[in-house]
Amino acid sequence: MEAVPRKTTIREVAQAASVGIGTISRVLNSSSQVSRETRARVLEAIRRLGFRPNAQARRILKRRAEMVCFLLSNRDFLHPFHARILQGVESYASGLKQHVLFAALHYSPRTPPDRIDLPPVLQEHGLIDGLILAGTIYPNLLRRIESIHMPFVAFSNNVVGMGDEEQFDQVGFDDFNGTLHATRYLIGKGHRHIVFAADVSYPWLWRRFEGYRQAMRENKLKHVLITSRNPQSFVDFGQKSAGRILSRQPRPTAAVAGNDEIAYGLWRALRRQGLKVPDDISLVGFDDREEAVLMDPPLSTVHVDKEEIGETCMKMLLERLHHPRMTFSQRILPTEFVIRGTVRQL
Amino acid sequence: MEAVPRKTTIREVAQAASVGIGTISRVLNSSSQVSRETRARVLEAIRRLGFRPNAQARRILKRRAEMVCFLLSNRDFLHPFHARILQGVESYASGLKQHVLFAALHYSPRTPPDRIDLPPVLQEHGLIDGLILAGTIYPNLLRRIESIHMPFVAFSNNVVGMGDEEQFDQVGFDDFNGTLHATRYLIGKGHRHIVFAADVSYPWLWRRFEGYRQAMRENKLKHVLITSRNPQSFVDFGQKSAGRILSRQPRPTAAVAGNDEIAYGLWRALRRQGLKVPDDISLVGFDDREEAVLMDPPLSTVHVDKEEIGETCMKMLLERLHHPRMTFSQRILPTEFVIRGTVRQL
DNA sequence: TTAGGGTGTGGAACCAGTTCCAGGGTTTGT
DNA sequence: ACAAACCCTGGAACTGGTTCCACACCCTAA
Repeated sequence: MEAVPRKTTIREVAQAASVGIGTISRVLNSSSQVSRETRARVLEAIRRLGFRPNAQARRILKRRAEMVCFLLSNRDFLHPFHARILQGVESYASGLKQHVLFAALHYSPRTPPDRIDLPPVLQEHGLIDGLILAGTIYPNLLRRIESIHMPFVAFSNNVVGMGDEEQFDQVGFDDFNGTLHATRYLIGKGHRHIVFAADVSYPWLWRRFEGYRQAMRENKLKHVLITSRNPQSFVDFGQKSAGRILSRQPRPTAAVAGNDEIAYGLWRALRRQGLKVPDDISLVGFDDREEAVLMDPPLSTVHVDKEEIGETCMKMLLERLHHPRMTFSQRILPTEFVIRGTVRQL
Repeated sequence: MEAVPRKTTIREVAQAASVGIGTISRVLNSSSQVSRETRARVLEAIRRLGFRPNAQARRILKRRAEMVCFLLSNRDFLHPFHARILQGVESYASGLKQHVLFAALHYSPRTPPDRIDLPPVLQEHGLIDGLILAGTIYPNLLRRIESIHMPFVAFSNNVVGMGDEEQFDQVGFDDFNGTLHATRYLIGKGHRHIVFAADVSYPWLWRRFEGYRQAMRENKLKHVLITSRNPQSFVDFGQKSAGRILSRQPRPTAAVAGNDEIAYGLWRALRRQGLKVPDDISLVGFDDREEAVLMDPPLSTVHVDKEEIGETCMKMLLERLHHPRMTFSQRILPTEFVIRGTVRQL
């Protein structure tokens, strides 16, 4: 009854259709060099025998795995942010009949490159054609990947400690202009005392700080950076920043948070102290995570199209695979400030 | 496509080490039938030539892809819940040198099985050994998967419309006992008027409702089901339920939400109406999403170990691959009520 | 001395596809 | 009428590993 169907091969199909094996291959690869009747006969035989070509065998000859790996490094778990990038990679890839492998990696920035233990996917050869690097990326990981000659594209916003001379394909989004526009918006709404809250030792938060500072400078306003000591997390950072913001004289009328989590922490701590957003203080975030719309009022923040990042990474990787000697490129995707409910007109 | 540089093969390594190809293979597979000196010479040659065996070629012979696919169906995006399951699958798999492919699928429950368009991974043969099904699973998808004779394990909490006679490997968690314990906890805290808010047309929410009802019955308390009309989302469902809860006489002192999103919606709507959780009304959720701890006060909810689900799915799939004729099994993982700050002692 | 067992090694055959070349048939050009 | 060009087709050779069998060699026992 439940007999497992014997795996049919092209030789069996060839016999069933009374043609040669080469013809089967030609039909499968839809090369036009097959007459209409022969093609029909072959397709009929394929259907009758339930034949599905073995992907592995083809890949040996083609020297292409038609598969890439999405490698998430140094993340305790797959946050929605990276999950959406992965989704972008997958949806673009599957449209081109490319497959996406998911792997995670944990490493220290101080491990020498040749001592970094790569995940199993990268230890074998021919399993994947290329790599999309996401998560925090330090130079030693890059060196390690280069040492196995694996083409890759990096999601570059979380790249840390890289000199300008570094050359590799990268896709990122525009930290600087994101906060620049957000801050200009606040200024346009009449705000003058605006603080920026984030740990700027992270390069991406530093770039956001720079955007904020630029907007302040343009308007001859004083920039103020708020940090906090020993935060447990970004949310905690935000919570701890609240007190420091409120103790300033004159009291700031608005805060730009380095990301949505800091904004959330701030919002929560402010609310606990009986202050209302945006009535008492306006607030903007960065990243536009899922929770931003859920906050009450919903958070005005800088929107980043995560799917587009994934898609662009995949697109760039495929280009690299087609043209291995092409010069490296860097793409910065635009961000967009979305107005919701946390900024008030002064 | 540009020509890919030819990589070293075992034949070249064999020549370099002055041994036969069989010996190289034996060294690679660490079979003990190789003398110490020969092994050393081979390893040296491998190192010198930078040889990495071609995974594809081995797979043809082994008839194993050492790869499984995590298929997410009918989800607009990869939510943290499923992201963590995926992570569980990956971390367990990579320890066993198995690889995990990510793919997404959208289909209608009413499409006939043979008309469901499977993702590219499943159209080829030999690419993956098995499948882990997550997302909403209707019978027609199961039929479709069975038709291509692909071993699979389903994450069964979101299985819909399946008769009891259905036989397949599944892993799920305990909806019933989750709400049972949560409700008993509320009762233990002195609550008597407890409502349950959810759309129970979803089988999993129905099971949670049953757990709640059981606890109420045990204590001779009346169960009350709160639903709402045309919700846009679970959060919206929760928001719309708030009014219905408050209009009841006597006013309920506690609410069990079908999941954390409903709980969040409820919490927000209650707060807007000037009611405090847990002072005015106690609240418990289900799932223990990331946001639960972030709510203010943090949400008491039923914790589900998502990584464990993923791990168990992978484990079960590997068992199935090793023993294809084994009878189907079903594993229900325990849930745990976690006490945070949304329940008050009456 | 010979038989027997165990260990180590080489390489042909194999897996399931693709590629390519030779050859047959038909059409077109002169 | 004959050659050249073209289309279609069959199948050997190939890809890069694994498997397995034959065989050489060494050691021990009868």
